[in-house]
Amino acid sequence: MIILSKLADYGVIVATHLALAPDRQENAASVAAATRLPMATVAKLLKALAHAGVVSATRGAAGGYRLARPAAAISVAEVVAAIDGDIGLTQCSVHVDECAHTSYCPTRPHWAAINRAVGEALSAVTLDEMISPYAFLPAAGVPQHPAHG
Amino acid sequence: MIILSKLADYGVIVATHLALAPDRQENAASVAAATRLPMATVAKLLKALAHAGVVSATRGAAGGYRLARPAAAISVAEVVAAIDGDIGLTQCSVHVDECAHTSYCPTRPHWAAINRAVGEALSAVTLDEMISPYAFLPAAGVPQHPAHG
DNA sequence: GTATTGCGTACCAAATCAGTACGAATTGGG
DNA sequence: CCCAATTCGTACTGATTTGGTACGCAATAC
Repeated sequence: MIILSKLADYGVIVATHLALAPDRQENAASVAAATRLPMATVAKLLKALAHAGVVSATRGAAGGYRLARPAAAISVAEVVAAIDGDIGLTQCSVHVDECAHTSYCPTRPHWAAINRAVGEALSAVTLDEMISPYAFLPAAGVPQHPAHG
Repeated sequence: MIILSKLADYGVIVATHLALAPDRQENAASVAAATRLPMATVAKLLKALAHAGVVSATRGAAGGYRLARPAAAISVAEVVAAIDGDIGLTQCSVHVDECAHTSYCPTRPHWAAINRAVGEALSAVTLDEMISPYAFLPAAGVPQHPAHG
């Protein structure tokens, strides 16, 4: 079970790359080259990030992208939400109305709590921390055996 | 962004239903009727759950399924993993080898930590708690406005 | 022995996702 | 004022995944 889509994963990589040099204007081609990702895909990602206000874009010749805010003020959850949409565990978490089972399903309220915990795990990490070597501990310890996540 | 697949969601519903009467043998058709889910899909889910050891199956006439363990000893994470496979945020979290970007990607170690936090959020809730009205609080407060999960 | 039920695999359709392409809008320089 | 560079926005396509179904095999009760 993969929680994040590839695009969301790429999006974090792109955003993290921009966080390395927050003041420099960088166009999509440059980011694509640096991250080894397809140019067209990076352009698409940056557009989505710009739409969400995570990065700011400058048009025209010599234009490019940069972070809209300091890296420490942008969470991973924000980047993911910019690309994949709202974070939610189940269909019902995002669109309550569309669930026809609500009346006889006793689990709904509990999903909301789990959902929140997951969201907080993602919100607890900022881009600033993603570029640092080993500096944060959201809820658990530092990973010691990466083989078994 | 929907974290859980529909099947995983259904799986939890099915498992929760069985948790309501742990001692009663119940066949797939009965579970499907009670949960309002397609019969064939429920059969598939129960099979997967049985394979993972979450429920135990009795074959033959008058056969059926029941929980393999007390509801309090089965976590939501287990049920989800039985259906969707290992829990992991990114491709790299599950299959480290397949990621060709590892060398120049500084974010990998951090994913493992976020990944673990998410896994713990799901592991912290048992089926026992899913059928109770409002008894647990994993990390945040009781949901008061379900519209915004 | 037969009917019932789960087991396992394979299969199909639909939805979603990843990636691409093209035209419109905007800015800087000649 | 015109042209080149670059982002913006939409639409499109191919591939992958997911949701759901069907069918034959194995096991158990009567």
